Amino acid sequence: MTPQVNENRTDVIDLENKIRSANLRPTRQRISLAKLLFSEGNRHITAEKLHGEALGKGVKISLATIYNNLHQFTTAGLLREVVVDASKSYFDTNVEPHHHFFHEDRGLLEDISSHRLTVDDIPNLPEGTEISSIDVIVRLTKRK
Amino acid sequence: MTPQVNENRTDVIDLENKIRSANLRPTRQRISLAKLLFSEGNRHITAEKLHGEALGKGVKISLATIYNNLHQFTTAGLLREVVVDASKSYFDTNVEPHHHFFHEDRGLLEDISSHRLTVDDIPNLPEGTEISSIDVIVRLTKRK
DNA sequence: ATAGCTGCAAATGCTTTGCAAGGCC
DNA sequence: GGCCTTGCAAAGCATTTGCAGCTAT
Repeated sequence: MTPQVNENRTDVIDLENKIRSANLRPTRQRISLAKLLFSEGNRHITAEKLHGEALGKGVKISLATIYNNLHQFTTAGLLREVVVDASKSYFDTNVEPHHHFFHEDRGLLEDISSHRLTVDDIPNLPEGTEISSIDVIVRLTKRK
Repeated sequence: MTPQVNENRTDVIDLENKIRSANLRPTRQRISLAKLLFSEGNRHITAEKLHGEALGKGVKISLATIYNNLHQFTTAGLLREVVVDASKSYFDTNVEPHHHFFHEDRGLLEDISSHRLTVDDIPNLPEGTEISSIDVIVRLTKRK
């Protein structure tokens, strides 16, 4: 019979490989963050909240390290930064092209798969430029 | 012949009325800001830049007052805040529905008239919510 | 061994706030 | 006169940075 241990082991090894693929060393802190970020479907999270979650699970890690790693993951293409709020940064574990609902009252992001919302009739671009990305944010409030 | 003075005078009176319509007193500082913001077509500007322009024209005004007034104008519907950059706020003098090009390298915003770009196939909204606004940002970089 | 990482605390940059003095109605 | 505004400086927040000590390879 296969020991349980192996299944957990495999997950961690996947995460380590993911981290290695970004040319980063799989440190204790990075593995913990990767576990929080990539273990359970798409997430949209702020540095502060991630720090809280880590501490809550008994992972010792400083906020500075959270920031450093969120940016390193983003640069490596493992995360995408979403600008929706002037006062804080959100990081999205879904790096495929897609758009967002933003629940303004709760400060919460939700994916809109890109084939469910399309942008049409994009006008001619200004001379000498090309598109880096297109961000669509559908801002939501509670229905009155 | 109509003296030149009257034409300038009229402009200032329009601005004063605009300020009054927002239930704000037309102070020296507000009139100066309104002149900078609303005299020459649509603008997209940060608090810092507006402060610089004011000082450059010899208008004595503090940065705190700039921020206060940008927010008061925004609340009154004279301006719209555009979130494109995590680190600073842009204010847009065009309050009609429309979208934006954002020149990432220059930190510059440009309007896309809304009939030149449309968003289609918006999926069903989450239960109990309604759309507050839809922001489309086409991020541009220099063409290589 | 050594290049890369982490944690802390200090520094930064933008924005907000408290409060006394000044200005509009 | 009374309330709204302003300016200054201080405070606030999210984020970044410098650097000494630690860690993965």
